[in-house]
Formats: sequence, structure tokens, C-alpha cells
Amino acid sequence: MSQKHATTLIKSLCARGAVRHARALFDEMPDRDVVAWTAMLSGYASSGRHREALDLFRSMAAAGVIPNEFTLSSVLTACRAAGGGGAASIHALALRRGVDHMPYVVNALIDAYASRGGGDGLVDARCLFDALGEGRTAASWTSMIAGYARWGQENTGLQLFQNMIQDDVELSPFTCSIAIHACSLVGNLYFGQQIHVLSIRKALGANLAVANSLVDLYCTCASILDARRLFDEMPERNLVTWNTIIVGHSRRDPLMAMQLLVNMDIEPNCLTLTSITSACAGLSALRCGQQVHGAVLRRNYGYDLKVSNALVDMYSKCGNIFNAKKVFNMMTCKDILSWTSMIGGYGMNGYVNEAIKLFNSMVHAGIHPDHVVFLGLISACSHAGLVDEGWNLFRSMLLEYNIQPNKEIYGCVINLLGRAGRLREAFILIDTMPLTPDEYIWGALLGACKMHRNLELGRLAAGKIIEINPDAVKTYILLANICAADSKWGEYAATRVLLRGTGSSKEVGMSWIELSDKMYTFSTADSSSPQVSLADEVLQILVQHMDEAGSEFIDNICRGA
DNA sequence: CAGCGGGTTG
Repeated sequence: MSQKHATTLIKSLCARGAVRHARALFDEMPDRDVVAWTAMLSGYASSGRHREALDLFRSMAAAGVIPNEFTLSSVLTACRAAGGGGAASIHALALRRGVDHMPYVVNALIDAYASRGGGDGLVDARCLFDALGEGRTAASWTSMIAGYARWGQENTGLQLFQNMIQDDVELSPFTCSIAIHACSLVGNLYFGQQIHVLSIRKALGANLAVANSLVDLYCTCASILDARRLFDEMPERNLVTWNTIIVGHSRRDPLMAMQLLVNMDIEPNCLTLTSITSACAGLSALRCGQQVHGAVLRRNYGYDLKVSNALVDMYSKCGNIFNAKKVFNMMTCKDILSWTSMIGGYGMNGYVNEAIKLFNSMVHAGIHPDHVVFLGLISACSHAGLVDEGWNLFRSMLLEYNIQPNKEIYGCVINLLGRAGRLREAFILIDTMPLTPDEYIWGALLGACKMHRNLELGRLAAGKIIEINPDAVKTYILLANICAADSKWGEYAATRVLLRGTGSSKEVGMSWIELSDKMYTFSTADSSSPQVSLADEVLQILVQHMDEAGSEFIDNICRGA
């Protein structure tokens, strides 16, 4: 077999995925010219085996074979995949061989530098890009734009995209979807829509990646209805399409997310199931959540970190702490989210001591806590009335873990103190906190004043809230109630008049319960449905039973067996 | 005989 034939065969073996066979053939060749080496190198590089590609490149140098522009562009692909680290030395080599200006080599260099990221990588890439001038090709533009988008400089990338369009460079679906994705990362709906129009004009709208990135853009930056319209119009959908629309709905319309899953005509993957699990958590739909758990196990996704995290969170939010713990304990590797979900789960279900114990285990495991963990812990203490524990956590957050509390945490601590009646301390904390208190912080104090009938501080807090947001309806009602409780009827009436001035009525808080796959919603003192009156009767009976059986019975219910 | 870029979902 001639050397040319062998080289052709190496290429086609690699193209079919038989890289090992190609290597065996390569090793048997009596002499290998630069073309044979390059074919083998490129085979490795384009199948993701950059380690082998770089090793082969070294062997080639050791064998005294001089690389040419073909070799260098291939080896740059491997550099890029390996993080772009060796790009500079290949660049030097290209200069020495006088091939540094050949289009494939420059483009590969731009891409390798841009993939290295950081400040330098992009600057180096941009230097080469600018020096190209009229010699720029679509590949140069795309590498540069993708580099910016990948390293957090989306707007620079979009600027470049605009220049590319002005330069009349032919737009590919690849570049188009990268640019749309950049728009959705920075929340630039307007530019994204312009690209949408452009993509239709250039007949790229039917491309799946383009359409998918548009669905994502509308999910993140517009209303999910817009996203949904586009989704419904798509003649063809793949798993990414479905996942994009389901993920887009899972937080804002979890019920619709479930409906979409039901309509899905292809096999879901673990991302699908993760976001459906969150949808169940958002709905506290335990039975659905359990079915999804079953689907997860059947597909062997049980060991996926994100799926497990979502399951722990779902069971916690559905009040089934037993299963949450079971999933959590089964996890072989845990990240901070796993711990947060479990700690938060204990907290929100009233198991403060377990939460604190687990928090200590987490710290012991070397995980540095964050705001979310502390929020879960302190709010658990607040609900359980453990003022000192909560306060100590708040202090240690600052002193031991060096985390600056955010407004949410302050709000929580105000609640903690307020519930315990320590209104003065709560007020002082608001007064001395390094952040500007918002209506929610003052709202927490006002709520506590209502609870403990403190008219003086309540008036103050209400005044602050109305200053910030005159339409905060709840404020007037709370203040009015405090006045009423203090028999200040004149002020009560005045406050009610103010309330009418906002032209709004307080929205009704709804509760709901899932029974036999049906969801029932109701509000306080709702006598509109027969189920509610029935539930009321049952509740009376239960209360009677609980009185009789005492705390042991309550304990059992709480453990949710 | 061999070579570059680049896609959308958490």
C-alpha cells in the first residue's frame, strides 16, 4: 500500500470513529511524511482526543518531521480543547515557519486564544482579528464573537456581530444562535428580536438551534407566552426545544411545565426530569413528585447530582422530610445546593435542631456556607422562636464566615426578633444596618408590631413603608388593625380611608391541598364549596382527637410517615 | 493524501 493510500485510509477510519485502527495502521507505516502525521493528528483532534493529539505532535517533532500550516491548524484545535494553553507556542512556531498569516492558521489561532479566555486571551485574539483586516472570514468572526460571549463580554460580542452584518459577511445558523444566546444572557430582548427578523430574512429561522435559542430568549427576556407562541409554530422540535420550554415554564407556570411534559413526544432526559421535579416542588405536588422520582430511577438518573438536589428540594417543599433525607443520604457526591436544600428542608419543616446539626456537618465537610444556608437556618429559628440560636447564627455569619448579610437576611432577623417581642432591638438593627431598609424590612417590623400590639413603632414602620411605596395595601390594613387592637378608633377610621385612597383591595390569600390527584383551593372563611365545609368538620374532629391524644399524636403527624 | 470556526436547555 502506498503512503498516499494509507493516509487516505487513516482519514476515513478516523471519520468513522475507528481512531484506534487508524493509529494501528499509522504505526505500521514504514515512513511517514508530514501529511500522514497530520492526518493522524487531525483524527485525534477532531474526535476530542486532544491529549493524544498533543502527544503525537511531540512525537512528530522528535521524529524530525517539520510541521506545515495544515499540521498547525490541526494542533491548534487540540490546544483549544485543552483550554487554549499552548496557543502561544504554536503561534511562535507558525511565525518561524512563515505560515502565521495563512487563513486557516490565523483563524485557528484566534479561536485558540479566544478559548483561553481571561483578559489576555481575548485581547490576543482580537489583535490577530484586527490585523486580518479584509482577510477576515466567517470563521474569524464567529470565533471572536463566540469567545466574547463565552467569557462574559456578551455586549462586545454583539457589537462585533453587528459589524459582521454591516460587512455583509454571510450569516450562518451557528453565528446566529450564538448571538441570540448572547442577547438572552444580557437580557437584550430588543437586539434579539432584530436578529430574529434577520434570521427569518436569511432563511435561518427554520434551523433548530436558531429557533431553540429564540425560544430561550423569549423565555428569559419576554413573557413565556411569546416563547410558547414560537414553540407552537415550530414544525420540528428536538430534546433541547422541549427542555428549553419546560425549563422556561417550571418556575413561572409549573402546572404548564407538567402539561408540556405530558405532551412531549420524545424521551425526556435528566435535565427534563430535573426541571419537572422543581415544578412539582413549586406546586408542592407530592404525588406527582413521587412519580417523577420513579421515572428518574427507571432511567438510572438517580446518581445525577442535579436531579438528586431537585428531589431533595421537592420532598422538602412537599413536607416529606423522610424521603428528602433518604435521597440526600444516598447521594455519593454533594455540592452546596444539596446541603442547602436539606438544611432548608429541615428548617421549613420545623426540625431546627436537625438543620443546625446538618449545618455543622456541612462546615465539617469543608463546604463554605452562603447566604441561602443562613437564610434557611435563621428563618427556621425564627419560626421555632429560637431567638438566641438565630441571633448567634446571624453573628457567626458575619464574624466566623465573613459573609455580609443581605436584605433578605436582615428581614429574617427582624422577624426573629419581632416574633419574640424584641421590637426595640429589631428597630435598632434596622436603624444601624449598613443597607438601606426597604419596604419588606419595615414590613417585617410592622408585622411584629401588629403581633405584639405596639402602636408607636407600628406607626413609625407603616410611615416608612408608605414613604417607599404608597400603594402597599397591606400596610394600611395592618396599621388599622393595630389601631383597632389599641382601641384607637379615630385613627383606625382614618387609616381605612387612606386604604380606600389606594383604590385597591387586599388580595385574598389562597391555600390549596392535593387529594387523589386533584387540587383543591380555598381561602379563609370560604364557605362556597361543600368540600370546604366538610373539611372544616373533619378538622374539628381532628382537633378533638389531638386534644385527646396529646402531643404524641401531633409528633407522629409532623414526622409525616 | 492532511487543515480552521461555530449552535440552542439546568
